[in-house]
Amino acid sequence: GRRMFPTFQVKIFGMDPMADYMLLMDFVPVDDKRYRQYAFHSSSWLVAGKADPATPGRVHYHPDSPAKGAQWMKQIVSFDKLKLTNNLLDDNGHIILNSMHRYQPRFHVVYVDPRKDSEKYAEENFKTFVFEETRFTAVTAYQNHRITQLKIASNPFAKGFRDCDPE
Amino acid sequence: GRRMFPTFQVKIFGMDPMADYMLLMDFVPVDDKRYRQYAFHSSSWLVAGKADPATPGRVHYHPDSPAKGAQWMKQIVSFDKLKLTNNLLDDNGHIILNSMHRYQPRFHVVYVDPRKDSEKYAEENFKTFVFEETRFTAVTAYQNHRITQLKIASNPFAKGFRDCDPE
DNA sequence: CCCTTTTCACCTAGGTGGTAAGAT
DNA sequence: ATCTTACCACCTAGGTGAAAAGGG
Repeated sequence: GRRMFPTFQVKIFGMDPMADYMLLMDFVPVDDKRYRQYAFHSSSWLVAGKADPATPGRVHYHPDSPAKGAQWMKQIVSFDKLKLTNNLLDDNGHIILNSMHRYQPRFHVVYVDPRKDSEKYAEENFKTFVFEETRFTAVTAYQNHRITQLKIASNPFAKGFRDCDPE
Repeated sequence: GRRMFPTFQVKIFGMDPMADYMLLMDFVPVDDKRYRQYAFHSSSWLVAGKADPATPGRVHYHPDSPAKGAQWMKQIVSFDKLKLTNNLLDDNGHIILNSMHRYQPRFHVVYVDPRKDSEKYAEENFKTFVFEETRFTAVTAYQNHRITQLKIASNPFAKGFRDCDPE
């Protein structure tokens, strides 16, 4: 699996500081299409046909879960342990995506209800946040040289590919 | 600061799986002595006089604290983030020890009492475990070549100093 | 003389895009 | 032709004892 870059990060407000919460992410298809190579001149992807069959859809729990609201709110929460793969047989618990398909990351907050019959309240103890600006197309090889350059310029682990510029 | 090696590790039983606990360690002097170089021929340390004044005595919380009993019990708990220093002015939160003095590591379990007046019960919510076999003399340079060889042989980070033997 | 500090080569552990070979 | 896989050099980040230099 590979990490996402940039990493999905959130700043959280309004939790009960003393209550426990689970934080998690999943990914849902944006449409029912499969794409072909990115056309640089028109700044758009070509449609290749209908989407491949979707996998069951895994979920990634933030590894600090569960934790108190106070803990989650006191600094930016970063999902940098989340990894993506296109391997349908993956057994590392990574998020499985189809390459050349578009996805919408989703962020979920689950209140850990201390009541014994907490399952009954599952619906109200659950809140989902979607940031459309985080949509992306999954790929095995970059289709756009400017994306490559952006990542080389900003991901510290790709420093070896930088031509110049310390900043 | 430097890590301890070997790392202090515990396997825990008998917690309430649903309750929160804090795990922590501290270090207490074993005696009131300062030592001089280790005498290899007699397999013992020479006494150099009275101990230097002790520092206030810091505490190291296991970074996963607080966590549920179930979490702590499901695998060995390893204090591999704990670091020792002889710098009295240390501001990294490391454990401050006097070099050439003997110490006894202590392991503490604190039950996080959900009651409002939990301070009242501090005494009973607290349990300390001492393993005498973990006593050691703090040093800035190894005094015994066999200790050096033992660490080179067993610490993966010292692999560069091994002469031979994969195992 | 005995101990401490600083720096260093050499590791572990793991995240990058490039590249060549493989698959369809 | 287009996409995928496997491997690689090159990074980040940080844990080793050796060795040289420093201090009392």
